[in-house]
Amino acid sequence: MTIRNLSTTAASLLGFLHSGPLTGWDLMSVAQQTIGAFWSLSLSQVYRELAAMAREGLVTAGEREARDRRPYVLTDAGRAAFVEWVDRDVEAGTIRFPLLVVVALGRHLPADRLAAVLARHRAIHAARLAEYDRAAAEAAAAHEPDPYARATLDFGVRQERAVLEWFDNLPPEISGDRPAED
Amino acid sequence: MTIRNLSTTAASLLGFLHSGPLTGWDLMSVAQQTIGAFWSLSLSQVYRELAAMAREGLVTAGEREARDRRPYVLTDAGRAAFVEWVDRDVEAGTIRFPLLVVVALGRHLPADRLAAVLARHRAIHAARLAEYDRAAAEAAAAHEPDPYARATLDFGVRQERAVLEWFDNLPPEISGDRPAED
DNA sequence: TGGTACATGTAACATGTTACATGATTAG
DNA sequence: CTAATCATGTAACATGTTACATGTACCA
Repeated sequence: MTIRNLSTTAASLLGFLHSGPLTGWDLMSVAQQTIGAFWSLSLSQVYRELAAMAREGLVTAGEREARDRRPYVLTDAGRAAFVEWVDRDVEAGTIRFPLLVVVALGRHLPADRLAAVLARHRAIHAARLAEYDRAAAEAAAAHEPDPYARATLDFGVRQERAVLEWFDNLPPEISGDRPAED
Repeated sequence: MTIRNLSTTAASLLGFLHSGPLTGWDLMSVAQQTIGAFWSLSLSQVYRELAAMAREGLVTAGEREARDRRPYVLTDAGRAAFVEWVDRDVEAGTIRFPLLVVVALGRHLPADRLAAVLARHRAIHAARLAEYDRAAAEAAAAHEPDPYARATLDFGVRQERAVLEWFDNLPPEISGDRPAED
């Protein structure tokens, strides 16, 4: 029997459940910490996916604990579905980057407005890089040996460095003193 | 009167309409060509957004032409909404990258499966970079002077280069066991 | 005792994709 | 004539966010 295509969100929950039973709340916070920089999810979506996967037998809802906590347990079918997702469904689809839409349509914008958005976004990316660098230094100092965490962090650093270099090498007509047209 | 928040898709359509009246079909193909690498849209979504924006007075549906073509015209309100979107709503939200989810959860995967996904995705990104490089060379040869197109293409090149460098510098525990070369 | 963090869920809405239905025009 | 391309749209479904409702437990 073949399983439906899992969304990245659903698959990630199965992944986290390999470490042991977790509640929706737990999953949300662990996901935020580990993949929050590259994948966003909302609590309501987590609960919805857990309910759907429980219906399909990929996870099992455990008994209620204190504070109404309801831990979910990964089943063998869930484990199989996770590997199948990796083999089959991991998408390399378009990286959606709204700022690039602005730049591509920049000729239709007053120069100062375009410059303002670019400055705002450059600052955001600079802050992200600083945060990743800080986290990387911290991990190194703690002799954090987890290669998976290291690889994801390294991606963030390289990504943000590339973005900043792009900002700093924009054509002069965009970054500086171009005559406005429309 | 303040306008609803526009989606990136809707805003991009307003942007393209600055060049003159276009049909849904035209918008789809021009969007594909110019921002297709950083923003995906479907034809049915384009028609839906056009209908909604027509109701709101941001665009006006023109008269039917040959082949039932229905061109849309940008209104002053639409022009204003576009600039307002740039000032207010352009998001720098999370870059969603499913492969990073796989890597972050890599400890729960057989090494060969992880290696297979990585190889598959590396090839995709290598092909993209090759295509961007080709497009950049073509633009240079044609003395293509459009700085906006140049900036978006440059982003693609830098982005894909960074991704490939990341692939080639993965921790040895992930990439195989051979230490990364420089 | 009152605020904060924990915890689960539902409802409504926004956005996006795929599949389907329909027909016009052009190129071979 | 017929296949491909152009062109518009609807319907169904998938995914995602925000707002809301409800209640528990800790701690200052």
